[in-house]
Amino acid sequence: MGLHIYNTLTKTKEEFIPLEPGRVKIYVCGITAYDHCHIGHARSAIVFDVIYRYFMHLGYEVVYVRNITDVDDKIIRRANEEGVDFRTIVDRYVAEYHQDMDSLGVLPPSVEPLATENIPHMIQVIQTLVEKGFAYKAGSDVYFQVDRFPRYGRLSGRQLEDMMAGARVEVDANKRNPLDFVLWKGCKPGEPAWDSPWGRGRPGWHIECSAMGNRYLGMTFDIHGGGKDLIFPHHENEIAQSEAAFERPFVRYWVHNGFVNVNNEKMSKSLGNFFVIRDVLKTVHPEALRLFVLSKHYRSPLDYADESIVEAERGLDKLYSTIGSVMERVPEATRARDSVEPLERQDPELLREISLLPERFREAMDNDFNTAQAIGYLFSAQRHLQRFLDRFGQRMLRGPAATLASQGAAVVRDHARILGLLTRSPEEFFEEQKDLKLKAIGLTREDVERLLTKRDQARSLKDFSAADRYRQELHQRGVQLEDTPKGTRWRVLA
RNA sequence: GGCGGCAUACCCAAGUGGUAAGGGAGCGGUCUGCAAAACCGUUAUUCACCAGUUCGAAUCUGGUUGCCGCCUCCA
Repeated sequence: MGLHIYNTLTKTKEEFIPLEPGRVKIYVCGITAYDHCHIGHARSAIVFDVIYRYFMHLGYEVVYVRNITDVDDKIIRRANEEGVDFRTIVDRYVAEYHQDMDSLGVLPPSVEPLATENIPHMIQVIQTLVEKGFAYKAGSDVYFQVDRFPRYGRLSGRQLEDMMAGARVEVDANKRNPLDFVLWKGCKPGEPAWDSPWGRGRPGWHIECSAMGNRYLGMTFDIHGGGKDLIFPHHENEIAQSEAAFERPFVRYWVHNGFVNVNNEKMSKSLGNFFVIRDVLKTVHPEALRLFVLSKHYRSPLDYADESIVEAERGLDKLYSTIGSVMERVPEATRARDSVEPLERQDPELLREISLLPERFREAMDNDFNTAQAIGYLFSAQRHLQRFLDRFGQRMLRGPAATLASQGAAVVRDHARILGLLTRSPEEFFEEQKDLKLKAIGLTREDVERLLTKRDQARSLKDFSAADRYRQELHQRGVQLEDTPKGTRWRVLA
């Protein structure tokens, strides 16, 4: 079947055919560096991170460009509010953004261009547009004239006339048409500015993506992505600029992710109902957040709720826990390869499940990156694997059983990693999880260990009522105990 | 006003013409000193509602209701 992607431009799922065999060129709109990133940014970043990873998994050479807007009105306003240079603001939030992306396990793109590093190229594109009659100077600004571009409105599915009727467009005496948008903006005193043929000023927002996409990926590239809210006007304007300037199709597949909602309403700066990534990660494991994001299809709205996050945490726990059991109970030197028949005899259903996982997973992901379905298959394989382990009670596994189990764990983990999940060792994960949760409930490891030791002593004296009291005390504070043949384990409930 | 999207069990969520994945929660059981975790069993003759197309529809068509988004900076 091959990979199919929903294309916003055509409103259909289309087979993905790269411009050049074996190579994919992707451009995703990153952030404007003027504030903390919230969960909406996280969703977008995670979704495109998975798309990036999946293409690499399919064996493509991927050129992935994700820009940063480092000059714009909001940044300038922020700088003025704080009485600092715009660069101070940018540096602060870019650094924070990188930390956030890093903690989320979002891979760095191949290129991460800054707008201010590409101004000469933007000026060139604007110049071309002026020469070709698509842009005009008015006052100290340069505007793109939308009615010169016949396909304007195609991406967002609207007619120029309809939008005029909507009339929620700012009135600007300089513009010939209210929908014309600025390419170059003359500066006021004290604002960051660059020289241009039209005087000192700065680029409009939309032009940077046209210029940088062109510079790093060429006149036409495969995929352009971003949040749904960028469809209009940002991406519409990019198409107009690029196609008017280069006279080539700009992008082959437009991919847009849905919003994160809170109580069924879009999470946004203007509504003030947003959660900042770094705050969330103080209590939520980054992979749990990722599992939460990926458990719904990327184009649908995703409602952010504590309950859903807890569910994701439990699910992740379960996956790690099964992988961990396999690692503990399979001897290091398990022969990687027994022939199929002895494995079949161990558990035909499990064998089937793990042999089918790769193609099921691929089928799901090939269907417009259906991560929710892919995750379903992961859990199904996990359950079969855990069931198999349980058949052996607490014993170590040997021979074909060990082989089967370790193959199962490997196939689950390898596929989870395409989604950026199960990237840690189980021990590492459980330790991280403990640290996070202990901090949240205000206990230290020492606190827990102390009570645990007391309980152990009571238990060894068969004083179960005392032991149960200690257990109860821990439980009340959010720590749950789990007795195993290898000692008592504990976890912090969310 | 224009354009678009969504409605699947108690909750989250796949499924887009062939007879309802997966996860959480609940209940019963196994295991356990008791728990917890895990496993087993169980929980939608039904997919907002009403018509229609079809041998067959959650899936297609028309209509109704409800919710959401874009049209202004926004992932």
